[in-house]
Amino acid sequence: MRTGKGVEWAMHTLLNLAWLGGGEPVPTAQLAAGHDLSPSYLNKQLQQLVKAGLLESVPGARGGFRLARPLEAVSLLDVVVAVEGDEPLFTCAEIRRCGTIGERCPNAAFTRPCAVRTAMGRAETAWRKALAEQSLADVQASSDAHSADMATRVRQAFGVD
Amino acid sequence: MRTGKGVEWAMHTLLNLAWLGGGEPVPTAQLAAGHDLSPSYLNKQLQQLVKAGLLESVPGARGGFRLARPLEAVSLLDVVVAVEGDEPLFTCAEIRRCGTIGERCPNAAFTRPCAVRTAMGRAETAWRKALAEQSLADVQASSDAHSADMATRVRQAFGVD
DNA sequence: GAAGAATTACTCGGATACTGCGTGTCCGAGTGTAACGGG
DNA sequence: CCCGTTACACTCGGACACGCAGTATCCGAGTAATTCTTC
Repeated sequence: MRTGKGVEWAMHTLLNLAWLGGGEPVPTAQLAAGHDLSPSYLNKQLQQLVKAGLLESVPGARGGFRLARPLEAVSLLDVVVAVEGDEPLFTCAEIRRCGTIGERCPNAAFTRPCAVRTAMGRAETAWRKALAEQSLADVQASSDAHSADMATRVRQAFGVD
Repeated sequence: MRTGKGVEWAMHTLLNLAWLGGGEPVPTAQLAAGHDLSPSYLNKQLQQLVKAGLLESVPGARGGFRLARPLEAVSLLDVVVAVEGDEPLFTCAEIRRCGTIGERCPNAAFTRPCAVRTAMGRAETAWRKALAEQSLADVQASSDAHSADMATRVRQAFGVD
């Protein structure tokens, strides 16, 4: 069980767009070249971000993607949900109701949610909460704290200025 | 991204062994019938629990599996790690070092860990902590609070007494 | 020289293959049990 | 009646297929910029 690489790709791409600044759209090919990613597959992930409202897409020549809102308003959870979907980590199949044990239990025993599901849900809530509490702007600030010239490097790499 | 169903199977199987009580080993076929699971596949999961030290296996006729230690000493994290492995949820491929952007960064910028990785790691730590803080005995108690006769039902379903 | 239309080049978007892991199944090695025969 | 031996039945354990989601790719629809023609 692990998150797809699309999550990492999306995070870095959003950060690069923020460092680049300005409202100019950037095409997929350029974003992919920034970290040597597959352009076609990155495009697929960015489309998910558009559907989730994190990016805006501009079609046609000189088109591309740009941030739909500042990174302060984008949490890590937003990115994960946009790319991976909002399905829970732990899926309860209610196996407690089946088999020789489940059949011996009165229906009243199933009115309350499965204890295993509840316990696993607590952990998942903690995970989601921690993701929701961190914005991509926080991550950007943390990165800038160690190497302050990222904005300049990104602009140079993208041939802006 | 979701946990395999082996986790749910393992949790309920451990709980059933606890409700059953006594040190007698229970064969896979009986445990699987308890919740109408695939015996062969359940066996595969139980072998993982043996490797992790949560279960003991008894070979030969009248053999099977029994708890290696009381559920008070088994956390949800132990079960998840035993079944799914201890690999992290978010795998950082260090894409920041590649491509037109990564190549413009001095090596000194990479001495500090990736900010994205760090942020995602915080959330994962919260998840693992929440899992580690809950024991299977807690889950058992929570279940007993709603329907107190589980031990009796499990013993009857397994034909003990 | 300016305006407008046709052309061109570029980009997104979704439809289409491929791969790896989770899922599911099967058979053999090993062991305790039970039956059997001999003392 | 008791004990040793033999055969058996049962169980775990790992090796072997299958299917689906994640991964990766390609081509068409649509749009803005550009160019060319005309006034």
